[in-house]
Amino acid sequence: MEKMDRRVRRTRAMLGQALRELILEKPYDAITIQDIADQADLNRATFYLHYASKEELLMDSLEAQFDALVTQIEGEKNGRPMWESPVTGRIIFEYVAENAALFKVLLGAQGQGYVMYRVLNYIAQVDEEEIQEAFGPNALPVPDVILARHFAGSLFALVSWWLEHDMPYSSTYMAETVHQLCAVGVMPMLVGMGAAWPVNGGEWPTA
Amino acid sequence: MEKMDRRVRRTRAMLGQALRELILEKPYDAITIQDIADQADLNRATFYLHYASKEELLMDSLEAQFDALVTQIEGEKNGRPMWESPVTGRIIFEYVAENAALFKVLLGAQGQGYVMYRVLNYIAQVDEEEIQEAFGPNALPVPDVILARHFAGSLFALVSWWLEHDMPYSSTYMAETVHQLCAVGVMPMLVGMGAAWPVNGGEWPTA
Amino acid sequence: MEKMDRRVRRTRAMLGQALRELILEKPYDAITIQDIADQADLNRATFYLHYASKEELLMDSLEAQFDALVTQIEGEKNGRPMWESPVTGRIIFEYVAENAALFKVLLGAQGQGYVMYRVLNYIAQVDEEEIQEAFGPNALPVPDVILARHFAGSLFALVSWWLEHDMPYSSTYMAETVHQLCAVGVMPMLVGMGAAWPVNGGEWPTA
Amino acid sequence: MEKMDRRVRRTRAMLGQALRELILEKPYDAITIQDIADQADLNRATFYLHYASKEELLMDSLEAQFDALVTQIEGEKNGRPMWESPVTGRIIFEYVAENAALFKVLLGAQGQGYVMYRVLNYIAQVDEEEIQEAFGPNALPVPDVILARHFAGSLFALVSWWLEHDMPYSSTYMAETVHQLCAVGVMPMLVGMGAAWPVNGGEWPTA
DNA sequence: TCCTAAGCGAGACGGTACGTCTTGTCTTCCA
DNA sequence: TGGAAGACAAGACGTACCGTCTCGCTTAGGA
Repeated sequence: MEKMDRRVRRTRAMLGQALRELILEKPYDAITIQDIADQADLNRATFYLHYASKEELLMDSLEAQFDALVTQIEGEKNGRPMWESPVTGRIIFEYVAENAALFKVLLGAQGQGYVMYRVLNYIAQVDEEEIQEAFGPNALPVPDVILARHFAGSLFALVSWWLEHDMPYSSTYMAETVHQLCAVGVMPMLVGMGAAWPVNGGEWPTA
Repeated sequence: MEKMDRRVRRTRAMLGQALRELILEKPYDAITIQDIADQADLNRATFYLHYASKEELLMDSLEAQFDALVTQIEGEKNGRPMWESPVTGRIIFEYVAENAALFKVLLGAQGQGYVMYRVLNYIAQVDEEEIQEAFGPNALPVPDVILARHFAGSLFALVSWWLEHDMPYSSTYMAETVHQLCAVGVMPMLVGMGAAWPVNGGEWPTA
Repeated sequence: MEKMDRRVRRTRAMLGQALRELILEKPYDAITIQDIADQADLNRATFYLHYASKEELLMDSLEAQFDALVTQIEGEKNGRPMWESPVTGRIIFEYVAENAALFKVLLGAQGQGYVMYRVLNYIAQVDEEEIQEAFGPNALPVPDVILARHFAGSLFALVSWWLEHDMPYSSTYMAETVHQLCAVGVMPMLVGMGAAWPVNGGEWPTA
Repeated sequence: MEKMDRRVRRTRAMLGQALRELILEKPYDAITIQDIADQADLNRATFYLHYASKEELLMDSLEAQFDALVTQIEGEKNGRPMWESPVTGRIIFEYVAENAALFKVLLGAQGQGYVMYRVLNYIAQVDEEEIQEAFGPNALPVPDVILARHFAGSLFALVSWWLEHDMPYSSTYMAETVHQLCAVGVMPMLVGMGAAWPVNGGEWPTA
């Protein structure tokens, strides 16, 4: 945790704040560094003292929030893996709902590829770690990575659809549904089979 | 189908070809209209006679390929819905493999948001139509849109992961796996329940 | 003499004109490329299509005028060397007077070093050629370069003084005076001595 | 003569020293305040505590040297006016030679206009005073200012030429030559004529 | 077969954003 | 109290790309 000048922290916060405000106002690609500086009441050159690009600022600004979210989830789920209860999903959908306007832009029709990519990856990573903690590495008939990616893909797709359609269902309902589709029916099947997989007689191909 | 000058068709083909080649050479965002024109041995102004932007060209160029893919799938699956056999998935993974370098860029770490968005949407759309043809509209305990989106999300996530890791498994294996995770275990559960859904006593919430 | 697009010539002319106007309005160093572009009703980027710097534009713009001046002098002096008549000087002083405001800035207190340098060099060069045409190379007791430089220095100093003090004497008087100081009394002395020079017994030192 | 803190004097000396060193290393215009501060191992802000600009520092730094030079000349020439002996010129050329690298930059191709201007003016001023001390004000057939300016221009032009060509002749030779060209032949002519001047019958025009 | 409209090359230009560079001011803290 | 350290405003710089335009050449397809 690097020590920073109070002014520096304040300046960066203002830049992040400014970017978030602008994202809600106009297409992301149409936002210039000058716009951000103006919105933050700072000089354009000052932006470059802190960030090399819009992207860097956005990521820096999003990271803190994600960290907080993960911490919250860790606290609430009490050690139970996510496939046993929809609570993790619920917290995520609620968090998304709170920042709906922002994420709708970032993940939607004019979303940014690298944001989508990193969000998807991030979810998959967390899922994979949870799977391995529960069963040990590759103890299931599907490679952990693939299973995690399957979970993440489903969650990502449902979240983005939900946002794009202005959250037509409750967070709770969405969480229950994704839980049903990903966990109920699938996990028992996998766990029951052990590390066997019917398609090729229990061996994982490597190419 | 508009009639076009032979020259015009040829010019557009050269532009599409040029863009595809450049995508394999350098980051998509770093490709300029001038680059495309140079690569296609055309004048920059000529580009604007045909397209308003890189994106338009890219979409125009991708559409033909997607159309051909859909046609092929329709032909091979013989009317059987995709959740009864992994053949649809296999064709898709094979198609992706053939254009691996291109899609790796478009869907990967430095991918383009609008491409990802449209691909995901496209898959979900096709899936939804197929579900409705098989069961009628919203005859299952999960809204068709959501189920379709779940399928699409999983497929998308696995495809992009597969590309990003240079296709460590065979197309067949990937298809079997996504089939197992999305269909086997899930579809019987849904079909068996009729249009009922345990979480809220069989009624769909609307907000 | 390179052939140029009519538009290009027009654009350059407008830039030159703009710079001249601005020089009369504000300190040369305070003139920005943007100022010039604005004054010429052109885009700043357009400036860079033609010149790399203010300096380049200024020189390009001055050269034409100097060429015209030299041509005029050649015509009027009828082959007689400048030390036999003050006509050359008169034409120069008259020309300077016509562009007094401009040259006052360029050669005066806030003048530009490289302009002064080139003007001084230019005069010396012309003088040297004239000396050599009249007497042959180094036929006088002073090296041609030095004599030419002496003439040029005197002329330059008197012109800049004259401008700085808002031309207190007539062009004719100034020309007569510089002729008297440089030619009358000095040239006969040099020519009479042949290639001998008292200070070191007639030999030129080389270091 | 203002009293100054020892530290302040030291700081200024270091700044002057730094600028002199840098002038020998890179084009004058390319030297930034930051460069000077770095070279002097001082903070940039400190520069502004003492000078408002590079120019001010340069002038402050040069002035001391010029003062010393004038003092030396006064001492050596023993009251004899410069047109009676080349000693003044010799001292100047020797002084220039000692600081050749510096003056070559300041007075040469990429020299600074305001330096040239002030040097030229300074010489002319000294010359004019000397003329007036010897003959009384405007006792010669040429205005004192003009005669002084003629001397100064010649000296300046020869010095700058000499530097630019890496001092191909000795200081002594240069001094003798400039003396010959400016004084011998010219001064007797002027003094002999009294305050009369052939071009306009002895009256000085005023415009 | 001509001729005429279209496609295209060439390149000037306006416009906009970029990232960098200096400059000058300020504040905070240290010796 | 002079100076170090460094954040910041201000604004010019030179570059890059975009989209539009004009001016010609050429070339194919209808007269």
